[in-house]
Amino acid sequence: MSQMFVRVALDHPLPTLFDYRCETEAVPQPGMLVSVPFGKRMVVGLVCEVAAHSEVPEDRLRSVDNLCTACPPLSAQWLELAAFAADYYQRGLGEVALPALPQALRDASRWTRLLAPEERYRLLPAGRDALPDALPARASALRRLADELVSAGCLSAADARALHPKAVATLDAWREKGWVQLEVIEAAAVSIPVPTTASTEETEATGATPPVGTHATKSATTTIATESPMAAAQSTLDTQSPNASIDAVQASGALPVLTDEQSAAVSAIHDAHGFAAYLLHGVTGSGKTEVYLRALAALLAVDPTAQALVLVPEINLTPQFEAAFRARFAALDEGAIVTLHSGLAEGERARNWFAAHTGRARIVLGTRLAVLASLPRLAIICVDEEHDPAYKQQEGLRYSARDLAIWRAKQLGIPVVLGSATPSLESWWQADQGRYKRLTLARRAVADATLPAVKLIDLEDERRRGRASTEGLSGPLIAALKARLERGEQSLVFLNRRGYAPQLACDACGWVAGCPRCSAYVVLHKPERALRCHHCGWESRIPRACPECGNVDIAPLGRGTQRVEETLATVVPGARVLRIDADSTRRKGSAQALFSDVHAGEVDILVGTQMVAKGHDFRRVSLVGVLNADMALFSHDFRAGERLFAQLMQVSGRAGRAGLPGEVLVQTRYPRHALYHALARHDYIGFANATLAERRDAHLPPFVYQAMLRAEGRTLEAALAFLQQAAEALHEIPAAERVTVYDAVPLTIVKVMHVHRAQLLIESASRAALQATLRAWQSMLRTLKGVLRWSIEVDPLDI
DNA sequence: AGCACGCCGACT
DNA sequence: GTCGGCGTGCTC
Repeated sequence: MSQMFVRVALDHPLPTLFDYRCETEAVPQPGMLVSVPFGKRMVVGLVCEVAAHSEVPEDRLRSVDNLCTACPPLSAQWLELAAFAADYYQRGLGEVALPALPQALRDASRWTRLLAPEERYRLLPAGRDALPDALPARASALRRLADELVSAGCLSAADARALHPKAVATLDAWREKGWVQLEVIEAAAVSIPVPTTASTEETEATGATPPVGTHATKSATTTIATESPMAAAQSTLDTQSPNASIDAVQASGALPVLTDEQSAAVSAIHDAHGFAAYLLHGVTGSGKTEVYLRALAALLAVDPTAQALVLVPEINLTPQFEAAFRARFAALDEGAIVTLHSGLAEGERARNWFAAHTGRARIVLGTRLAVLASLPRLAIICVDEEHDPAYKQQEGLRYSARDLAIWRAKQLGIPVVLGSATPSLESWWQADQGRYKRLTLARRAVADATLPAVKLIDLEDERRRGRASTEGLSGPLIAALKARLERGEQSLVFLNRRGYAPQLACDACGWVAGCPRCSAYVVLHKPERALRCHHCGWESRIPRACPECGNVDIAPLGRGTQRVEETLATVVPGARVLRIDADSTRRKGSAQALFSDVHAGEVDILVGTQMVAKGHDFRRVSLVGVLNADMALFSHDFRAGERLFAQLMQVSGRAGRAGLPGEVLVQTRYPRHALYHALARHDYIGFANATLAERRDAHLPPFVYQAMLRAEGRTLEAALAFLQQAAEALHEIPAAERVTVYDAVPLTIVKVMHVHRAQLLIESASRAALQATLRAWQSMLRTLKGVLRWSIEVDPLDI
């Protein structure tokens, strides 16, 4: 047998592939994982090419240690996606591909376990009745096992073992009693669904579950079918009405009646042939989710193997989306809907990823990392709240999940739906250009829900009239809050987080408590009686006196959510105030529990930052108060206004969702600012058009493309000197003629953990010129010295 | 990124 | 005399 070589991508900053001899029993294929010796250690890599020859000298070549046959190879299309992302974001292929895989696959010692069938215990009705009373109170480990089983309904043998070493014996005993049953799932096998023979009409008439649950299993090495999912979908779609196919997949029960706008949007998406990007512009409460549900239903019903990817910006939003999708698609196989996000336990994440990779999962619901999931039968992508900055990864590979979603849709020739009440100006501009199709939902879907009245409270005017604010809460806002309390309605007080953290300061000498490791003020956390640095985590006790001048009268400065919470309790007597922010949710466990208190009506005033603005449908909230929005108006960051507008529109949408007349009060010192006027008129379009015109005049994105070079050095001077050299190196790159270079500047927080940081912005009207420049630049930068670390970010969001 | 090698300061 | 600091260089 002739010798075989594999070219392997490794999670390593060098962009090159590494060649290895392959003498394994199984035949290597591109897309397979291998474990290979690399330097002193063994690492997992991805086979990108299989060849009969290698250019690498014989004496430097080493041999593949192991080839992973438990996992079907990643498709050529997925490899293309990884290669595109690597190229576009200026990283090595392995740096993109390997971190996108579940941790279990990156550990070669766990591959054999992937092959083993997964054993799962499912709780039976008899067990649900008997278990709560069957255990002695002191058997706490068994108690946990039982609780887990009762709450989740089922438990894998591996998870059970983690809870209690003898769990499997216990579960087997419970099985004898008929409390649980054992299910064996061939996890590693690719399931190839059997094509449906029953017509859609028949399924509908009998109310039977569509035959999507019948799977034939094939051996693990079977290559995934790669023909376009649309090929199957299209042929059937042409011959039947969308509604007939929709009804086949979803659960029986009344569906909400679509508004005309929703119907038009669903039909437009349904009529897509091949790639099409839709910008679903819908005000909050206009029923965007319903459009996603219908669009998915239409595709999934028609093609029993098709997969859908639904992206949401935040983990907090996955539970409610999951609930909506599970309710609507109850007719699908259990396990057909999976979530993918960083909050999942490692085992579950691996299982869900695998379900997507093998095609068992039909709907994948996840945060930005899900955009890199392997989805061999992907037929539609929805990106909810597409404008949300959370879609941009802010460390490692700084990709935009929304942009990659669009690329994926184009690659596969499938529709992608971008939903938002306040689309990003990038997307809005694409729609203006006709590259995205605009679908508009201008009315709220609930018949009696109207848009809230937005009023501006002029803080300057209040001051001039001698009407005092109490700790930043103006008289009119307090009065409005009291009125809601009397009427038994809920209110929401929204704080724009930037610059809002409470600091500790000395009135006598002006000293402000700072972090010894970072160039940042530390934040006062009153309940813990601690000062904490939000950049490096440094903590200390609150000093009793000013360390500069010895003054004992040091006091909090600025208004954090904690202080607003305290103040509200005193100025609105009798109100039950709940604060929701990163701190309170961390301590109380999950945000979910806090939100359910609000839904249950146990809260009168909700105080919070971003977190409260997103997605949650608080039906009894009729007043939204906005504090301290102004600072974004004059930010150095040209996107600050866009972000503020989106945030305020979103938080305004929390008011008056279920028939109560909603009111939004914005405290501002600039009541005549155009942004607030657009907000008061609920005029996204006016705001977008005006802001786009400004961006065009100022040569800002989306009219130019940008990239940022960041450097970290032991001193600021070293970082700046590196960037200076980098800027000079650009002169030697021909493509850089069409690139503008800005001055190197220190970052706002110059120093983090004793490391000094600076950045250099470059931009071009030509994306191709920018990309060519970056490619050439990279190799020149690698030869420069004197800096701890540097990195390039393409399409940076924060300037 | 890891992990070596390699050359100069304060310590049992 | 060494232990250990992080600069430099390599990994098929």
